[in-house]
Amino acid sequence: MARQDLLTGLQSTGARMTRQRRAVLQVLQESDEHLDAAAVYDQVRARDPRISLATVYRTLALLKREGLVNEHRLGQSHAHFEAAPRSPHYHFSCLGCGRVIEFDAPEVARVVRRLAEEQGVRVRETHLSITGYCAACRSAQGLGEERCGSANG
Amino acid sequence: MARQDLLTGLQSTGARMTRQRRAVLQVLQESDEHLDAAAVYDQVRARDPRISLATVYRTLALLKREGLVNEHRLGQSHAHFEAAPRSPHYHFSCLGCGRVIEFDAPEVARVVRRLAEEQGVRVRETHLSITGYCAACRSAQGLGEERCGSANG
DNA sequence: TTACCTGCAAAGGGTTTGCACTTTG
DNA sequence: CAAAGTGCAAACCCTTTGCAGGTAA
Repeated sequence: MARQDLLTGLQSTGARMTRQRRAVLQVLQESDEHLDAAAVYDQVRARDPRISLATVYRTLALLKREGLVNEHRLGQSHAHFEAAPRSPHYHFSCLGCGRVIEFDAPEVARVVRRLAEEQGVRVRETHLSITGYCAACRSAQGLGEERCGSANG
Repeated sequence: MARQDLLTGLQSTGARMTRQRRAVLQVLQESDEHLDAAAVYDQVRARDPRISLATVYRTLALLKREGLVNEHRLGQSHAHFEAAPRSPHYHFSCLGCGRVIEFDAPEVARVVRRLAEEQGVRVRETHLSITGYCAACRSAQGLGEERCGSANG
């Protein structure tokens, strides 16, 4: 899925371009996955150990503030990040293996529009997060019946 | 919105009914809001101080495991809980005042069904969480332009 | 040069857990 | 009575912050 160019994006905000920030940007840009702060930290240090976890957090907060990355809570207690996609998309995450499937769903935009009209709210962000078991985990573990059809936003 | 009867629900799981658990169930049942663990703790203690925060967490975890309450991450760092509604619904939460608006949106069930078919996944939970500013906060603060139309699931 | 950025280590908030004691069934 | 549940306090994880030193522009 096409994502923003983070380097250009950050430069245009007037923030200084440091070695550490460049490294974080590269890792996020080149990754197709949803990385948590520790994963970003590890991947940056694999190339160049001269960065601290605090700087990773500070950089992620900066990028989020500037709208260049999105933060997700994929059912876990800690946050995951990804370079902001150009077009909206949503997430399914597998409770078995942790795999994340991204998908688009134009219906959601319609729901949001209706909400904005009926309630007079201004929408900033929309997260549709579905959890369950992916096809591989279902066949591997032969899962029995779960509470299906339950939905809660 | 109609919710499950927690007391009956928990009894049917075989869990023991203690004074503390009964109090937590009552608080959740009688509340229309989305309570966090601290709020449940406070409300229970207002009636009877003989409960610890640890027990509140343990009870909430139990109820969640049994599908009697749902846990939400409404954009904040900590979790909120509510007695599981009989019918699915979703949340808008205001970044200004914290107000939560519940709403239903049948389109979402369609999205979920399509995802299940196309990807072969089994769905356990669906969260649609929209953040922004409610009508009251918009008029009170006369907010300028934000990044609108951005959607990320 | 100087405002901004970093590393370190400590603090912070929310949540979980080990253990000895209490209570339910 | 045995198994399950509780309180306390310490531990835990993820994240943020104060401060002294470093660095981009």
